[in-house]
Amino acid sequence: MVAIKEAEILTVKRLEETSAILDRGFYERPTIEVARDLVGKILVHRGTAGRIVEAEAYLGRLDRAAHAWRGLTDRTRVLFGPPGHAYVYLIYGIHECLNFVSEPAGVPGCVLIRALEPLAGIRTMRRHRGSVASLAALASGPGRLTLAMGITRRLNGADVTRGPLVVRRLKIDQPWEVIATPRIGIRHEKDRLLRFIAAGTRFVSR
DNA sequence: CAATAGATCATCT
DNA sequence: GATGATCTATTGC
Repeated sequence: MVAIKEAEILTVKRLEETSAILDRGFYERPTIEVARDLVGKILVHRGTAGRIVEAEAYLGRLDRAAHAWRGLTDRTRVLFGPPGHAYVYLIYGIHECLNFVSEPAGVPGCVLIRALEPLAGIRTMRRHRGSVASLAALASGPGRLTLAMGITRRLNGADVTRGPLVVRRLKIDQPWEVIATPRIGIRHEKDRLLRFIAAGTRFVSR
């Protein structure tokens, strides 16, 4: 675990020297594997960065909780496209949620990013949140992390194997202990263990 | 602490 | 016209 003082001085530039962008092959796999393996990876966008500590798998046609369950519509089009792209949508009229498209083109899986441990650009994140949020609360929630990092629907469909929004793997990649739990805030398929969280961090959502 | 109300709009019925 | 992969503030114990 990175100490808070150390995290404050960590810059995106330094992160980029010590990590590599995940390639399309990472995303072109079964959604459950992609979700589990995203835990511990680093999300980077315009001067801000955070470690993914919570992610949920949405299994398309096989999953009633997934947007793509009903099939191809205007909204779900990017889910049916190639992997390694962002799917960003508005929920409850207020919050933007970030997902990454998984599975080969034509198979509509995706992974919802639910919480981050802020690593760099923390001042910028606080400014975006405009509040007195603690570090633990700064990006712990799907709506919180998109607001903190300036991620909006403009990025819907963007290729995340090349900037401005990318996911990176540290060259010295520590193994993360990952726990599977039921997903949060859904009506259908409540019991499936499709939420993956990093063990022992205080940065997961409530 | 826990429970709940209210905000607010794209998408789908 | 209803709903939702949420968050915050507020109320009440």
